[in-house]
Amino acid sequence: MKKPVYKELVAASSRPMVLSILTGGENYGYEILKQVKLLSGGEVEWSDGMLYPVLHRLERDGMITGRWQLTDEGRRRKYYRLTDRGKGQLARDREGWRAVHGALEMSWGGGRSV
Amino acid sequence: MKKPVYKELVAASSRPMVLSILTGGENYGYEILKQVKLLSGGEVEWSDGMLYPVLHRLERDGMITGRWQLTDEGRRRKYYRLTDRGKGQLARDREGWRAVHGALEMSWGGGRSV
DNA sequence: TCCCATACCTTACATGACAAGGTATATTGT
DNA sequence: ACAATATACCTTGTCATGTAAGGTATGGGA
Repeated sequence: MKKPVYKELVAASSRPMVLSILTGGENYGYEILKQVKLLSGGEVEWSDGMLYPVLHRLERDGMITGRWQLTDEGRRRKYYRLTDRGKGQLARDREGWRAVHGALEMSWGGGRSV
Repeated sequence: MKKPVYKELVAASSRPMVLSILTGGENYGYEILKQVKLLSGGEVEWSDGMLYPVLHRLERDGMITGRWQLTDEGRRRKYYRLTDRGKGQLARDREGWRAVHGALEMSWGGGRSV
Protein backbone atom coordinates (compact mmCIF):
# COMPACT_ATOMS: atom_id res chain seq x y z
CA MET A 1 0.00 0.00 0.00
CA LYS A 2 1.26 3.40 1.00
CA LYS A 3 0.81 5.10 -2.35
CA PRO A 4 1.14 8.78 -1.65
CA VAL A 5 -1.86 11.02 -2.09
CA TYR A 6 -1.33 13.39 -5.01
CA LYS A 7 -0.05 16.76 -3.97
CA GLU A 8 -3.03 18.84 -5.05
CA LEU A 9 -5.12 16.78 -2.67
CA VAL A 10 -2.65 17.43 0.12
CA ALA A 11 -2.85 21.14 -0.64
CA ALA A 12 -6.63 21.07 -0.59
CA SER A 13 -6.90 19.22 2.70
CA SER A 14 -4.02 20.58 4.76
CA ARG A 15 -5.70 23.72 6.07
CA PRO A 16 -9.04 22.17 7.05
CA MET A 17 -7.25 19.15 8.47
CA VAL A 18 -4.92 21.17 10.67
CA LEU A 19 -7.68 23.52 11.82
CA SER A 20 -9.91 20.57 12.51
CA ILE A 21 -7.28 18.75 14.55
CA LEU A 22 -6.77 21.89 16.62
CA THR A 23 -10.45 21.94 17.56
CA GLY A 24 -9.40 19.08 19.83
CA GLY A 25 -7.14 21.42 21.76
CA GLU A 26 -3.61 22.79 21.57
CA ASN A 27 -1.18 20.76 19.53
CA TYR A 28 2.26 20.97 17.92
CA GLY A 29 3.67 20.15 14.52
CA TYR A 30 5.31 16.83 15.04
CA GLU A 31 2.25 15.50 16.85
CA ILE A 32 -0.07 16.81 14.14
CA LEU A 33 1.89 14.78 11.59
CA LYS A 34 1.22 11.66 13.61
CA GLN A 35 -2.43 12.58 14.08
CA VAL A 36 -2.95 12.84 10.33
CA LYS A 37 -1.45 9.42 9.82
CA LEU A 38 -3.59 8.02 12.60
CA LEU A 39 -6.83 9.62 11.43
CA SER A 40 -6.32 8.21 7.95
CA GLY A 41 -5.52 4.74 9.15
CA GLY A 42 -1.99 5.14 7.84
CA GLU A 43 -3.11 6.07 4.33
CA VAL A 44 -2.14 9.72 4.47
CA GLU A 45 1.36 10.76 5.46
CA TRP A 46 2.48 14.37 5.33
CA SER A 47 6.05 15.56 5.03
CA ASP A 48 7.22 17.93 7.74
CA GLY A 49 8.61 20.23 5.06
CA MET A 50 5.02 20.77 3.96
CA LEU A 51 3.41 21.08 7.38
CA TYR A 52 5.61 23.73 8.99
CA PRO A 53 5.02 26.29 6.24
CA VAL A 54 1.29 25.58 6.57
CA LEU A 55 1.43 26.31 10.28
CA HIS A 56 3.40 29.50 9.67
CA ARG A 57 0.88 30.71 7.11
CA LEU A 58 -2.03 29.93 9.37
CA GLU A 59 -0.38 31.83 12.19
CA ARG A 60 0.50 34.73 9.89
CA ASP A 61 -3.13 34.90 8.79
CA GLY A 62 -4.42 34.81 12.36
CA MET A 63 -6.11 31.42 12.08
CA ILE A 64 -3.99 29.98 14.88
CA THR A 65 -1.65 31.31 17.55
CA GLY A 66 1.53 29.64 18.67
CA ARG A 67 3.56 29.58 21.86
CA TRP A 68 6.87 27.93 22.61
CA GLN A 69 6.99 25.41 25.37
CA LEU A 70 9.83 23.44 26.88
CA THR A 71 9.11 19.86 27.87
CA ASP A 72 10.50 18.17 30.98
CA GLU A 73 12.94 16.24 28.79
CA GLY A 74 14.30 19.48 27.43
CA ARG A 75 12.67 19.47 24.01
CA ARG A 76 11.22 22.62 22.53
CA ARG A 77 7.79 22.49 21.00
CA LYS A 78 5.61 25.11 19.42
CA TYR A 79 2.02 24.62 20.52
CA TYR A 80 -0.72 26.08 18.35
CA ARG A 81 -4.24 27.00 19.31
CA LEU A 82 -7.24 27.74 17.10
CA THR A 83 -8.50 31.33 17.00
CA ASP A 84 -12.07 32.50 16.31
CA ARG A 85 -10.90 33.51 12.89
CA GLY A 86 -9.59 30.00 12.41
CA LYS A 87 -12.92 28.53 13.42
CA GLY A 88 -14.63 30.64 10.78
CA GLN A 89 -12.15 29.51 8.17
CA LEU A 90 -12.66 25.88 9.11
CA ALA A 91 -16.42 26.28 8.68
CA ARG A 92 -15.94 27.76 5.21
CA ASP A 93 -13.43 25.08 4.23
CA ARG A 94 -15.79 22.35 5.32
CA GLU A 95 -18.54 23.96 3.29
CA GLY A 96 -16.34 24.06 0.20
CA TRP A 97 -15.22 20.49 0.72
CA ARG A 98 -18.79 19.34 1.13
CA ALA A 99 -19.82 21.00 -2.13
CA VAL A 100 -16.96 19.54 -4.13
CA HIS A 101 -17.25 16.13 -2.55
CA GLY A 102 -20.93 16.09 -3.37
CA ALA A 103 -20.25 16.98 -6.99
CA LEU A 104 -17.64 14.25 -7.24
CA GLU A 105 -19.98 11.69 -5.76
CA MET A 106 -22.62 12.72 -8.24
CA SER A 107 -20.17 12.39 -11.08
CA TRP A 108 -18.92 8.96 -10.15
CA GLY A 109 -21.99 7.61 -8.49
CA GLY A 110 -23.70 8.72 -11.62
CA GLY A 111 -27.43 9.08 -11.90
CA ARG A 112 -27.42 5.31 -11.60
CA SER A 113 -25.64 2.59 -9.64
CA VAL A 114 -22.48 3.33 -7.68
CA MET B 1 -24.46 32.40 -2.23
CA LYS B 2 -21.88 31.57 -4.87
CA LYS B 3 -18.79 31.83 -2.74
CA PRO B 4 -16.04 30.35 -4.83
CA VAL B 5 -14.34 27.14 -3.75
CA TYR B 6 -10.74 27.81 -2.74
CA LYS B 7 -8.29 27.15 -5.52
CA GLU B 8 -6.41 24.26 -3.91
CA LEU B 9 -9.70 22.40 -3.77
CA VAL B 10 -10.31 23.14 -7.43
CA ALA B 11 -6.83 21.82 -8.21
CA ALA B 12 -7.46 18.64 -6.24
CA SER B 13 -10.80 17.90 -7.84
CA SER B 14 -10.35 18.98 -11.44
CA ARG B 15 -8.66 15.86 -12.78
CA PRO B 16 -10.94 13.27 -11.15
CA MET B 17 -13.98 15.37 -11.98
CA VAL B 18 -13.13 15.69 -15.67
CA LEU B 19 -12.16 12.04 -15.99
CA SER B 20 -15.30 11.02 -14.18
CA ILE B 21 -17.53 13.14 -16.39
CA LEU B 22 -15.94 11.54 -19.44
CA THR B 23 -16.92 8.07 -18.23
CA GLY B 24 -20.37 9.18 -19.36
CA GLY B 25 -19.10 9.42 -22.91
CA GLU B 26 -17.39 11.92 -25.18
CA ASN B 27 -17.68 15.53 -24.14
CA TYR B 28 -16.18 18.94 -24.84
CA GLY B 29 -14.86 21.77 -22.69
CA TYR B 30 -17.71 24.20 -22.66
CA GLU B 31 -20.19 21.45 -21.88
CA ILE B 32 -17.97 20.06 -19.12
CA LEU B 33 -18.05 23.47 -17.44
CA LYS B 34 -21.83 23.32 -17.39
CA GLN B 35 -21.78 19.72 -16.18
CA VAL B 36 -19.66 20.66 -13.17
CA LYS B 37 -22.05 23.41 -12.25
CA LEU B 38 -24.99 21.08 -12.68
CA LEU B 39 -23.46 18.21 -10.70
CA SER B 40 -22.73 20.54 -7.79
CA GLY B 41 -26.17 22.06 -7.76
CA GLY B 42 -24.66 25.37 -8.80
CA GLU B 43 -22.17 25.44 -5.94
CA VAL B 44 -19.05 24.81 -7.97
CA GLU B 45 -18.23 26.96 -10.97
CA TRP B 46 -15.01 26.57 -12.89
CA SER B 47 -13.37 29.21 -15.01
CA ASP B 48 -12.66 28.24 -18.60
CA GLY B 49 -9.13 29.55 -18.22
CA MET B 50 -8.57 26.77 -15.71
CA LEU B 51 -10.34 23.97 -17.55
CA TYR B 52 -8.68 24.19 -20.97
CA PRO B 53 -5.14 23.78 -19.60
CA VAL B 54 -6.42 20.81 -17.59
CA LEU B 55 -7.77 19.19 -20.75
CA HIS B 56 -4.52 19.86 -22.59
CA ARG B 57 -2.47 18.30 -19.80
CA LEU B 58 -4.73 15.26 -19.65
CA GLU B 59 -4.41 14.82 -23.39
CA ARG B 60 -0.64 15.33 -23.27
CA ASP B 61 -0.42 12.65 -20.60
CA GLY B 62 -2.56 10.23 -22.54
CA MET B 63 -5.47 10.22 -20.12
CA ILE B 64 -7.87 11.46 -22.77
CA THR B 65 -7.87 11.87 -26.53
CA GLY B 66 -9.45 14.74 -28.41
CA ARG B 67 -10.89 15.24 -31.85
CA TRP B 68 -12.22 18.34 -33.52
CA GLN B 69 -15.79 18.32 -34.66
CA LEU B 70 -17.86 20.88 -36.52
CA THR B 71 -21.49 21.22 -35.49
CA ASP B 72 -24.36 21.82 -37.89
CA GLU B 73 -24.47 25.45 -36.80
CA GLY B 74 -20.86 25.88 -37.79
CA ARG B 75 -19.28 25.85 -34.34
CA ARG B 76 -16.05 24.02 -33.70
CA ARG B 77 -15.81 21.81 -30.65
CA LYS B 78 -13.08 19.59 -29.35
CA TYR B 79 -14.55 16.35 -28.09
CA TYR B 80 -12.56 14.34 -25.59
CA ARG B 81 -12.76 10.67 -24.80
CA LEU B 82 -11.38 8.73 -21.84
CA THR B 83 -8.48 6.34 -22.51
CA ASP B 84 -7.63 3.17 -20.58
CA ARG B 85 -4.81 5.09 -19.00
CA GLY B 86 -7.32 7.74 -17.95
CA LYS B 87 -9.54 5.11 -16.38
CA GLY B 88 -6.62 3.88 -14.32
CA GLN B 89 -5.83 7.41 -13.21
CA LEU B 90 -9.43 7.99 -12.24
CA ALA B 91 -9.40 4.87 -10.09
CA ARG B 92 -6.25 6.05 -8.31
CA ASP B 93 -7.64 9.55 -7.86
CA ARG B 94 -10.82 8.18 -6.36
CA GLU B 95 -8.78 6.06 -4.00
CA GLY B 96 -6.76 9.08 -2.85
CA TRP B 97 -9.86 11.18 -2.46
CA ARG B 98 -11.53 8.47 -0.42
CA ALA B 99 -8.56 8.25 1.94
CA VAL B 100 -8.33 11.99 2.50
CA HIS B 101 -12.06 12.43 2.79
CA GLY B 102 -12.15 9.69 5.37
CA ALA B 103 -9.40 11.33 7.39
CA LEU B 104 -11.20 14.66 7.24
CA GLU B 105 -14.43 13.09 8.36
CA MET B 106 -12.61 11.46 11.23
CA SER B 107 -11.07 14.76 12.22
CA TRP B 108 -14.27 16.73 12.18
CA GLY B 109 -16.71 14.06 13.03
CA GLY B 110 -14.41 13.26 15.88
CA GLY B 111 -14.60 9.95 17.62
CA ARG B 112 -18.08 10.96 18.64
CA SER B 113 -21.11 12.77 17.18
CA VAL B 114 -20.91 14.70 13.93
C1' DT C 1 -27.18 47.17 -34.47
C1' DC C 2 -25.76 45.39 -30.15
C1' DC C 3 -25.26 42.07 -26.80
C1' DC C 4 -25.06 37.61 -25.02
C1' DA C 5 -24.10 32.77 -25.39
C1' DT C 6 -21.25 29.51 -27.42
C1' DA C 7 -16.48 27.74 -27.99
C1' DC C 8 -11.86 27.79 -27.98
C1' DC C 9 -7.18 29.71 -26.44
C1' DT C 10 -3.05 32.22 -23.95
C1' DT C 11 -0.01 34.90 -20.71
C1' DA C 12 1.72 37.15 -16.11
C1' DC C 13 1.42 36.38 -11.42
C1' DA C 14 1.09 34.26 -6.92
C1' DT C 15 0.69 30.16 -4.31
C1' DG C 16 2.08 25.84 -2.40
C1' DA C 17 3.95 20.81 -2.24
C1' DC C 18 8.14 18.27 -2.76
C1' DA C 19 12.87 16.98 -2.22
C1' DA C 20 16.61 17.92 0.09
C1' DG C 21 19.12 20.01 3.14
C1' DG C 22 20.00 21.93 7.93
C1' DT C 23 20.07 22.24 13.51
C1' DA C 24 19.62 20.08 18.05
C1' DT C 25 18.50 16.81 21.88
C1' DA C 26 16.99 12.30 23.95
C1' DT C 27 16.57 7.43 23.75
C1' DT C 28 17.70 2.87 22.46
C1' DG C 29 20.66 -0.69 20.86
C1' DT C 30 25.18 -2.93 20.49
C1' DA D 1 31.55 4.16 24.00
C1' DC D 2 29.43 4.52 19.79
C1' DA D 3 25.75 4.32 16.33
C1' DA D 4 21.26 4.68 14.99
C1' DT D 5 16.73 6.23 15.62
C1' DA D 6 13.10 9.26 17.24
C1' DT D 7 11.79 13.72 18.52
C1' DA D 8 11.26 18.59 17.05
C1' DC D 9 11.92 22.45 14.56
C1' DC D 10 13.36 25.12 10.20
C1' DT D 11 14.60 26.72 5.08
C1' DT D 12 15.66 26.83 0.06
C1' DG D 13 15.18 25.71 -5.11
C1' DT D 14 12.17 23.73 -8.34
C1' DC D 15 7.95 22.68 -10.49
C1' DA D 16 2.98 22.54 -11.09
C1' DT D 17 -1.34 24.93 -11.16
C1' DG D 18 -5.38 28.29 -10.37
C1' DT D 19 -6.68 33.16 -11.15
C1' DA D 20 -7.35 37.19 -13.59
C1' DA D 21 -7.30 39.09 -17.62
C1' DG D 22 -6.95 39.23 -22.05
C1' DG D 23 -7.73 37.38 -26.97
C1' DT D 24 -10.37 35.15 -31.38
C1' DA D 25 -14.59 33.83 -33.70
C1' DT D 26 -19.60 32.51 -34.74
C1' DG D 27 -24.71 32.33 -33.98
C1' DG D 28 -29.00 33.99 -32.26
C1' DG D 29 -32.15 37.17 -30.21
C1' DA D 30 -33.88 41.91 -29.08
